[in-house]
Amino acid sequence: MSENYNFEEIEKKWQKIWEERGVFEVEEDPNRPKFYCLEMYPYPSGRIHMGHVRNYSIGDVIARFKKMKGYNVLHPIGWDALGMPAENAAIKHGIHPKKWTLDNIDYMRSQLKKMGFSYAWSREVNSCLPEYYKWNQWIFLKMFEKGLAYRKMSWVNWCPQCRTVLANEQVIAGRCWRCDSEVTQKKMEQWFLKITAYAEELLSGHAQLSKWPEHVLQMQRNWIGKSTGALVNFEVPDLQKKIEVFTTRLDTIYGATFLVLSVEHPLAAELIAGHPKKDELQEWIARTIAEARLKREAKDEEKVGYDTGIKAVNPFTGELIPIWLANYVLMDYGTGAVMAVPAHDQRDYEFAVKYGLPIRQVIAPASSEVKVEEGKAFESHGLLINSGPFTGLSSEEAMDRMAAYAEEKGFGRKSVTYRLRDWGISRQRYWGTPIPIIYCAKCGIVPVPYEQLPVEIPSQAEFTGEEGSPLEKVPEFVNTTCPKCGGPARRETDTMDTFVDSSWYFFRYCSPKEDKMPFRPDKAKYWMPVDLYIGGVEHAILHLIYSRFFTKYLRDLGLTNVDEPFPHYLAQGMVTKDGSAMSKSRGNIVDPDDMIKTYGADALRVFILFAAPPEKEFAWSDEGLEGCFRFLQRIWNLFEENYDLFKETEKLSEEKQDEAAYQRVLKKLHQTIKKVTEDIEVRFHLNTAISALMELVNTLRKEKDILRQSQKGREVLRQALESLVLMLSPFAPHVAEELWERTGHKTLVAETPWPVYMPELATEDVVTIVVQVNGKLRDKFEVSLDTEEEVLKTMALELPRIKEILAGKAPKKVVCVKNKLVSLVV
RNA sequence: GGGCAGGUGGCGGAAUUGGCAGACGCACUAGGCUUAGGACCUAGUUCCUGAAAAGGAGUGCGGGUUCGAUUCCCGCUCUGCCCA
Repeated sequence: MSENYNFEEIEKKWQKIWEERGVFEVEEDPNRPKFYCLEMYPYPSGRIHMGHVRNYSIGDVIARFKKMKGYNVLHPIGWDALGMPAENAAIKHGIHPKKWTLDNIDYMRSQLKKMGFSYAWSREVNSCLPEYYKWNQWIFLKMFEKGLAYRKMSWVNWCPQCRTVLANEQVIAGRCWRCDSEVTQKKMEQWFLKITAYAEELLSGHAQLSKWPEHVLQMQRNWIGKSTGALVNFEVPDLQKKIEVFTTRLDTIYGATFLVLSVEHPLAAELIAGHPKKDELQEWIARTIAEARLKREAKDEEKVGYDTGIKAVNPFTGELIPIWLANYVLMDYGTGAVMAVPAHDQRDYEFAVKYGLPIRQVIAPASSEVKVEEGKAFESHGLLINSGPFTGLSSEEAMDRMAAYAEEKGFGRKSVTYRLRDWGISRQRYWGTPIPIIYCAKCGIVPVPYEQLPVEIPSQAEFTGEEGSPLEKVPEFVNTTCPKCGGPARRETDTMDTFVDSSWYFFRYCSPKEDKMPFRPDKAKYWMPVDLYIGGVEHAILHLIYSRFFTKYLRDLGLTNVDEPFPHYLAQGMVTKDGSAMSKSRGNIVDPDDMIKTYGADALRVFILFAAPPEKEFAWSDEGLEGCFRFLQRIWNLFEENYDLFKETEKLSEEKQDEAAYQRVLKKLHQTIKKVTEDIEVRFHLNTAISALMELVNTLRKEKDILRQSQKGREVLRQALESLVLMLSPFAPHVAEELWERTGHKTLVAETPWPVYMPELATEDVVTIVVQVNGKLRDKFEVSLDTEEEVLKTMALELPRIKEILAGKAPKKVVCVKNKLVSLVV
């Protein structure tokens, strides 16, 4: 054995060659099938972590594999480079966010290159550069023109730690998705994107997403929260106004004994205006509003309410019912007002019991199987009772008839509401895309003209960490002239949520240098949609729903013809260590750099793919990595012992030929090609693909000495080694290239076709038949493939052990399955 | 409370259509090689009984369908995620 596996040298060498030759750069080619392989682009936080390594290793295997399969593969990468950590670094360490970000990108780019990922680096996008965010502004203005971007005063989620507004999607269980602080409510003027205009299509589009994990679709469905029901107006005679109520259970309206309004309801102030305890109520309203959504939504939270003293008319019964304000009704949902039916809604029931409000049953169980439980609301559908002319109808029928009646009388109608709210994108921060709007005292809200884009983030700003956007304190930025009247005007100082950037970056990769439009429609037409999108499931609602929204919008603008950007989404599992996610606070981080240094990028890639299937959680283990390093080492040594096979010209005599060994290895080789190909292509089970390669290596190591003794044996060993290198290459590309070169090849593995298996060689010609007696395995025997069932039966009954067990008796029943088993019942 | 996913050796995991449970890797045990081994090679490794041959049990728990169930059905339980 002459040379050691010097991964450091090998990896450097091939990374340089790939880059110099532009192996992974691509252009559109209508003559070849395209494959757009995309992984979620990273936020440049400083260093790549194991989650990135996993995400990008999975993507790289698929990209390299598809390339070898003859596809024109687009595999790009870029940077989600705007965002708060950069600004926090500026506040803490006095580094400018731009410098901090660009330095991080430089370092992380070098890390990705050290991993050997097959990216088309010339297409790199960076969302913090004006060349990129200019198009965020362009898209925003187009939305503004169509009324899809609008400004309104509203209650918003406020993160005191980040000192900015958060979209509903960014509030996870009442806490900030980024810093985990408890979120409060604030009333502010905000810019919104009208994602609700696409609510129905975001839902129905799921039909095209058959290759998405079901639970992700479910999460999106829940988030969109479509409910069908009816809107009903309740007159308020004292105020000469109506209160509109949304209900999914119109059938229960005869049991509505009071109305409950959210404290944020527009009529709330008016309703309490003449209340004797007005001050107390106002104070309580203010407190309730500021409370986190989480607390108010929680079922076990104490329900608190106040009677306003004002009454409304139930349009069905004509009776006057009290109007209450309560903390358990949210303005977000429906109309912010509900008709309370304590007999048939658990929340209303608890509230009614607490405050001594009447409870009237109007639905009876439709069958004896369903029972009304004492002390609980009866929430199931059933038959109407005490419901005037509708008494006796089923819930379903009543909902239809009652809606028709309400419509006829003009106080209600059928309606659909969504839980989905419009996307609030205003952020009171510096390191984001400036919203391209100008406020003029004379002309009002004026969009920045397209030719003045981009509105650049001013480089001079102070990062004090005080409340308010740093942009407000940059006069050169704020003060401008009105594009309409030329008079003095102020710029909008809010910046966009950075999820705007990531909602369309996959289009930008198709023509990253384009300077007339966000991207070239013709290029996008070739590449889009993304054939495989890979990334963490933590974005199931946020990024993945925003991107779908943007794609549909860009389609309506005529820039693309695709409805769905990601028809196939692979949700990759978390990387954990010692039972929990890797995180700084837990101190269980494993740094990829250290691992590359000790074992090499190839070993790290193989390990992270081997230890679990992509969609499952991955538990880190140092020993496991070492095992994968040894696997590569063994392959290396196997080649060291056999390089002569690739040089020889002289023929060996056939005397010592071991035909059986030759057949065994040939079969194993073709079976391995079949398995590895299908595991990658069909099942995405990269872990079992690697284990199949390990098995092949084990076989070759065991059989090599016999094989080397004959001409045919040497031939099959040589073939097997070549195929092994090719199949190894998506996983461990550097060592594969090196071995390919050392076996005398002039081409790159990355550009060599994937090996093909012969189906007749990939199937066994001898199969083991198991014999069961009363369901227990008792013996087995071998026969050639497809031996007839009758023959199997005869053979099984001839077996000495079986004869012994049967002891001369004939089995009551015999089940024979070709190529599988004989099952005897006695 | 509802929905979804999951529970398999000491550990990560495999079993693709209802047909040999535990592939592959780690860890461990014994032996070889070695001045040495945390390198490498060989063999073993689900549990119980047994020197072995062999037998019994076994895929969270309980039941069912079937010649046969990790796989399908019903009930329960625990864990994770999402929604309330």
